[in-house]
Amino acid sequence: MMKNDVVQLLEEKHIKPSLHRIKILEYLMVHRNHPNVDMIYKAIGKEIPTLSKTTIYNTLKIFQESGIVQFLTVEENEVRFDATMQHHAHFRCVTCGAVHDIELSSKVFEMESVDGHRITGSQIYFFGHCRDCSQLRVIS
Amino acid sequence: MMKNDVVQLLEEKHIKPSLHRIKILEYLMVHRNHPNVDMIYKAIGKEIPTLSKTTIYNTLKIFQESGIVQFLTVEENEVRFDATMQHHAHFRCVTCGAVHDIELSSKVFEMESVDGHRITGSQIYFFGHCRDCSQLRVIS
DNA sequence: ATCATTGCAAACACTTTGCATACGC
DNA sequence: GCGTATGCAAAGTGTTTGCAATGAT
Repeated sequence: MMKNDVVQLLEEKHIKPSLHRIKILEYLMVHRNHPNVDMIYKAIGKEIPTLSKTTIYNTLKIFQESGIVQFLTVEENEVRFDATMQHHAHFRCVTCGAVHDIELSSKVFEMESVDGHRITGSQIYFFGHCRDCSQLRVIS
Repeated sequence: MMKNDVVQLLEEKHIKPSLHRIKILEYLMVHRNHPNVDMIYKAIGKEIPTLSKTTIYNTLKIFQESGIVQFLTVEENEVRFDATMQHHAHFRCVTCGAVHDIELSSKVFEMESVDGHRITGSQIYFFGHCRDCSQLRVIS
């Protein structure tokens, strides 16, 4: 993921590519770790000392409204962010807290309505023990 | 749903059936509206004026640990509760905020592992405009 | 000069915690 | 009386808001 790709994506969506916006989107595109606001803040704050969380919140909201990122409510107490918009599920490890993308060919994603309700979006969340945490458990 | 059913369920799970616990579980069983804490508080508070939200939080946590209710993170800013433990999906109307149960025969619910991660639970969430809100939109 | 972006601090909302009180057996 | 259940108030935490300061053209 080159910086130019990020800039181009922002321009396509008619979002002025300011330094902050580029860095935030770049972080999401490169890491793909479904961060919360604090993770982004800690990571980018090193490069941009004056960065505020308010800007991160504002920026992510703009990104969501433009369809560049989606909000994940896979945690009870905080929102996480995902710059991958293609249909996929998410797995959250209840031990280490990591969130992984899950490629899943499910008809759920293709449903346009259910019980008379018009569907505009969907999320599939899995919970459990991730590969690494399961192995640790076996060893110990 | 009779009061006796609620008491019996609590006793099965070795939870002392206090008045508060009975009322809270009864509310969940009868209404099945996936309430948040405030909805429960406002509803039951009429009958039990001294009820505190702390008790509701405590009680729901006990219920969850005993497998009587599940927590839904279908909202960005609050937790909702569901006393139906059978596999099903949820639909949240982004217009009116209502959350509906969706009966869904999906293989997603039967998966025990994915990408090497051990699955212990899953949630399927749909978002969109519910039947009522869609109709209103058509009329206006 | 003007308009959008950013940042600080306060406000907000939901939830948790500590500890004192009340209740049930 | 003793142990649990409950409740109040305060603290904690993630997020939003108001408004001033900064930055870009």
